[in-house]
Amino acid sequence: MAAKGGPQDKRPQRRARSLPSMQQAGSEPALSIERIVATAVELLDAEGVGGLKMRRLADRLGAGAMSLYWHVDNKEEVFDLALDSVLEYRGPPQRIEAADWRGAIFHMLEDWRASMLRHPWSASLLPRRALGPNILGRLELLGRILSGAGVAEADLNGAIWSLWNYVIGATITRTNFDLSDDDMAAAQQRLAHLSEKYPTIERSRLLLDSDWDGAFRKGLDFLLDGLVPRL
Amino acid sequence: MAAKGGPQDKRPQRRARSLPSMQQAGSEPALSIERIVATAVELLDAEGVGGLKMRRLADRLGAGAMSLYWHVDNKEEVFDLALDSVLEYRGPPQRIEAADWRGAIFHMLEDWRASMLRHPWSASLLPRRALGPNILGRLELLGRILSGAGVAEADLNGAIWSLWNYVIGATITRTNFDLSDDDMAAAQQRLAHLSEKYPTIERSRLLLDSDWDGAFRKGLDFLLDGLVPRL
DNA sequence: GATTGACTCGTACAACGTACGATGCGATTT
DNA sequence: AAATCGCATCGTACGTTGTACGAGTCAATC
Repeated sequence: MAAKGGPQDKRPQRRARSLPSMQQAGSEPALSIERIVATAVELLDAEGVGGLKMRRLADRLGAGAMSLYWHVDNKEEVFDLALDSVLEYRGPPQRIEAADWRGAIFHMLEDWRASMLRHPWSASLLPRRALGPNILGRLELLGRILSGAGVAEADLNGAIWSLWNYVIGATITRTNFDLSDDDMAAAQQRLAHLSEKYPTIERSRLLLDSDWDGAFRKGLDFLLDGLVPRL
Repeated sequence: MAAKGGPQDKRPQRRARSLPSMQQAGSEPALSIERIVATAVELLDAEGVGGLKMRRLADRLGAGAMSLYWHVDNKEEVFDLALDSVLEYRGPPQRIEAADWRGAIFHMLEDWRASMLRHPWSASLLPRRALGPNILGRLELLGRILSGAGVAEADLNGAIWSLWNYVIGATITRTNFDLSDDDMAAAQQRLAHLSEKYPTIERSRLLLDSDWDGAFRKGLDFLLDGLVPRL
C-alpha cells in the first residue's frame, strides 16, 4: 500500500516533553504514544477487536479524536503497536540458554502463548503482518538458542519458522475455539445434528473438551525432537 | 453476539427455483447463495479482504445491494461461506488411506495449504471462528486417518490439533510474509538499520528468502514422527 | 514582540453496513 | 377471474466509522 517510498516526513520522530504543561485542569497527563498504546490494549482487552474505535480511544484518554493522529498515522498503526506491545519478552528467569536450550525454548514459547491468550484479540491480529521490535526480538532469540543448540545454519530458518508456525497456530486455534458456555451448548446442539457426518469428531469430543495445554506441549516436544539433532 | 437462541426464522431455508424466470432482460441468472459465494471469492481474490464490500459484490452480481440480504444474514456470513468454500477437499487420488496413512495425511495437508495460498485472504479470515462443513470434513478425515494409523483414542485430539495448528500457522506465516518485490526492498532497508540488534535474523536472511515449502514438509515430518507411534 | 514549531481539537465528509418498507411476480386459493 | 400469499428484489435513508482540513493554543527561540 505505502509503496511509494517518498520522504513523507510528517511524523514527529520524538517528542521532547519538556514540561508537564498542565494542559487542561491539571488532571490528564498529556498524550503520548506510550499512553495511547497502553489505553488501546485496555480497550481491546475489555471489548475485543471490534470495540476499538478512534473516538472511544480518544475519550478514554481524555482527548479529542483527532489528537491521536498527530502521534499515529492511522488506526492500523494502533493495532500494530498494541500487538507488539503485548508480546514483550523479559527473558527466562536465569541465564541458562546454552546449557538447557530446551528449557529456554519452552519457556519462551509458552510465555509467548500465554501472553497472547491473556489478550485474545492478539491472535486475530497476527495474520496482518506487523513486525514490531518485540516480535523480531523473539525470533532473534529463538534463532540464537537454536543455533547454540547445534542446529546447522542451513536448517536454521526452517527450524525457526516451524516453531513460530506451531505457536501462532496453537494460539489462534485456542482463542478461536475457546467457547463460552452458551456457545458450547449451541455447538453441542449444532453438532448433534451432524453426528452421523462427523462421527470421529463427535466421538472424541474434539470441539468440546480437548486438553489444549497438554497437546501444545506434546506437539512442541515432538517438533523439537525432530528439529534439533540428538546428541 | 447472536447469543439469544430465539427462533429467528427469517432465513429462506431452501429456494425452489422453479422457473428461470427471466427476471431482467434474459441476461442475469438470478441470485443464489452459490452465486453469491462464488462471486465473493472472485472479488476477494482480486482485491483482498478490504475489497469486499456489499455494494460491490452486488454490482458484480448485477443486483441491488440489499438483495443480498435475503440470502445472507450479514457480511460476516459472506466471509464464513467464502472461507469454507475455498477449503473443499476432493480426497486423495486413490483410496489408500489405511495402507499409506502418511501419504494420505501429507496429501490432505499439503492440499490444504495450497488451497489457502491460492486465496491469500483466507489465512487472515481463519482466526474468526467459522466451522463450515468443509473445514469440519477435513478435521474428520484427519481424525479418521490418524485413528486408523494407530493413534490411541486418548491422544487423538492432541494429534489432530497439533497438525491443524501447524498447517494454519504455516499458511498464515507464508501469506503474511509473502512480500512483493517493493516490500522486499523496503524490508531490506528497514532491517539494515537494525542489523546489529538482530544479527541472527540478518545473517540467516530469515525474512528475505526462506525455503517455505521445504520447511513446511520437514516440520510436518517431525510432527508425524512424534505423533504416530513407530511400528 | 514576532516567529516558529509542537501539539490539540471542532467540523465536515465520504464510505460503509444494513433497517425499513415498497414493489413485482408466480402459485395457490376462493 | 379475482384475491391472497410467499418468495425475491431493490431504492431510500440512517447511524457509525476513519480521517482530511484547517484553525487554535502555548512554549521556546530569535
